[in-house]
Amino acid sequence: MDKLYSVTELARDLGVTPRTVRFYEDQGLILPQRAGNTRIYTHRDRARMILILRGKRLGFSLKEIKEFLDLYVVDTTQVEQLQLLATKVRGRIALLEDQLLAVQTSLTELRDIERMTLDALRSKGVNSA
Amino acid sequence: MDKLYSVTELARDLGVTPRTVRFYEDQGLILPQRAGNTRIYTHRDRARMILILRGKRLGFSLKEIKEFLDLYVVDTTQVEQLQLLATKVRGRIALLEDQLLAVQTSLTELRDIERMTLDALRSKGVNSA
DNA sequence: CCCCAGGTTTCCCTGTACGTCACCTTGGTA
DNA sequence: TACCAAGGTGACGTACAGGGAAACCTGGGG
Repeated sequence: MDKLYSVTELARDLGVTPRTVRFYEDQGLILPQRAGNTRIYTHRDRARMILILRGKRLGFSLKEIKEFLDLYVVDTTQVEQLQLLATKVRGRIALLEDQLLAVQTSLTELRDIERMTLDALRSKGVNSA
Repeated sequence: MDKLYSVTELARDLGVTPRTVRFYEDQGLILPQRAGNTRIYTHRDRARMILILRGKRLGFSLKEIKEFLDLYVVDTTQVEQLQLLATKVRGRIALLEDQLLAVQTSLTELRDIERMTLDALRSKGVNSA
């Protein structure tokens, strides 16, 4: 336990590139210790990275993730943080629900187009595979 | 019939900005006549614009749309064009089906998080609106 | 002594679809 | 004739999430 990681190790461990990890630092999302110039990551940093990646996977922007993680540090009771999280999550849910509808609409329209296209091809004597 | 449009008219008619229409020209998607320097759009150009916007709405990139419209001009039998369309449409359908799943997964995960968040807040004596 | 692996910084590049700005022309109107 | 609105061009900015490459440093091994 208390394993320490280099950028490369941490990155490989999490399935991202070192460039990405450094980029997140640039954006203020993580602040590893240094040994001289070399970045040193603890298991806490690793956990933080995992949170970041989870946020990304769920569609949050790096800015939103930062905003959220920043609160985590400041807000010891975590009430404010949880409230922000709840709000953001609800927003995201609403957005995804819209997106779901949009995708379904597009799918319908595309399937219509596909059918018409194949009909047109058949009427020209071309049979589709 | 045979109404002619200025950029501004056409743009307003289609719910985009003149900038957008000119941009599409830059990208080789439309090539209106000119009276001197002034762009003049016919109802054919308008129809073409509508096709472009429809493509966009369905998630195709301008490059794909161009590729497709270019074939329309060259390919008089339209067989090749229809085949390209069918392929592209199928690709888009596949992509959207994946996306649908991804969105549904995210939604599930987000609803879990929302529930957990609200529980946590309640356990801290905070009641949500 | 030299070289390599792996670390560092800094800066520019990518794609997408326009928005914005500055500046120039032109046609019509008062 | 003075002027404005609407047209034009060209260049640069925007957002997002990094990728890529140059140029440097550093420690360890042979």
